[in-house]
Amino acid sequence: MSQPSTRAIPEPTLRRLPAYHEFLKKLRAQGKTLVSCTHISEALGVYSTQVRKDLAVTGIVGRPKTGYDIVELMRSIESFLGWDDRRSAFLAGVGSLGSAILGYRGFESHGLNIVAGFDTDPGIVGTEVHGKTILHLDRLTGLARRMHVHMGIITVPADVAQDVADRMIAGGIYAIWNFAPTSLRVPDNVVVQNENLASSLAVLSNRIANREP
Amino acid sequence: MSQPSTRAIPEPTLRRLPAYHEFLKKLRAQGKTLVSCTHISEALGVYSTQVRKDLAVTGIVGRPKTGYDIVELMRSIESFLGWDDRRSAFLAGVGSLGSAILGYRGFESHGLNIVAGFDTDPGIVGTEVHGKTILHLDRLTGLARRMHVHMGIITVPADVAQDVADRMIAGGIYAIWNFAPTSLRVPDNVVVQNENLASSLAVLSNRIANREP
DNA sequence: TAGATTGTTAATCGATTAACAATC
DNA sequence: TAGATTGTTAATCGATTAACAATC
Repeated sequence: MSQPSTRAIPEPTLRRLPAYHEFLKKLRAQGKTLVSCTHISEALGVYSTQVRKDLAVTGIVGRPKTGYDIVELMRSIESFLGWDDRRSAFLAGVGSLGSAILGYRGFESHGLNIVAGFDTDPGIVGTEVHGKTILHLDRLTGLARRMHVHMGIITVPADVAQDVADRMIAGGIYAIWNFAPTSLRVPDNVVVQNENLASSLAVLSNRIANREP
Repeated sequence: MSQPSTRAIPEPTLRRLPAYHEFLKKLRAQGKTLVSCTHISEALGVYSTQVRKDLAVTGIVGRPKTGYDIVELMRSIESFLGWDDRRSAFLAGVGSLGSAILGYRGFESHGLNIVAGFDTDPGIVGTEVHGKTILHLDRLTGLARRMHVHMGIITVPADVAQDVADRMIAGGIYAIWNFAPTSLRVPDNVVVQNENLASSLAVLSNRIANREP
């Protein structure tokens, strides 16, 4: 096709692609060079037809009877998920969770570059956490605009999350990764990804209650 | 009906209930006593019919024209999600993310009691982190069995996550909250909730690419 | 009563699963 | 060639959305 597809990629597919990539990394470390959907299917508990459809969105083409080239498939996933790019992000709220995220090296290989942390605590502002400079929250809006940062990570308590989101949006940030347990009001052109641990815990607890013993 | 319903609660419903609860907390703080589904619907961006169905699973009954009593509804959600109970859990991997989770006070009100942390680093073993004792990983299996702990939280690097999961299961743990970016092989009677930040980032990045400017 | 809201049933939509044709 | 595997189309399933009846 000559024009870019407008059909949205299903969210479950997007969530599975990194898991496939992780599995492929293991296979590659074992010296394997080829993989079939059946193989991935058995390892991750996803129907092989589903795996095939998921992989297809990345543009990879497999070979009947042999499967996919592992390195080629990994590159295809990386490029599709934008792991080759560098997206700059600001993080607000350098508490224990914020510090953990600042220090997580895994994001670097996923195209995410957290360039600075922001907080209001005078004991933290001006220091470095995991090599990242911590600045006062009052500087977030201006710096986001000046540095063309478009992604924000919110790790502040729930009661100040909306204020932080407003400051981010005022600075031109249009993608927010929200770890505060509260929903944010944002304009239509701003995308928010909520990371709610209470929700995940609710799912796990319910599965415990309904599990076969 | 006289026997307990066997129909599983939809996962999206379970994920939304804590968000409703959070919103109700705000309303209560404002001195409100009643709430309608329309009100919740507008605040959280969920269709009011959906809200009504979600709330119904908790057993709450509303009153036409008036809506739901906020305090009663909060209690209904809390009781349905098991937030009145006390589930003991062990956490393995006291790095930055593990420490953050050990220190997160929000879990206490959600029925989760992390009783101890485990690690192999001699510099951490024997200390306390956020008031929780850190023990050597070798003691996890035995203590889980002796203390009847059935939930485990994995915050170790991907390459040792499977080993930690095996130790947990050997100790009688049958619910695992996995923060390591790898999928775990577990027996059928063990439930696993994967918390994969790379997956969430993939969804957010894709939404950025497809967003209306 | 009239009207707002709940609760429920039906229709729609989208993802998963199954069936099968194409291909190396 | 035969058979394993991909790629695609059709069927199923489950959640969301819409329609509407019940009720205070």
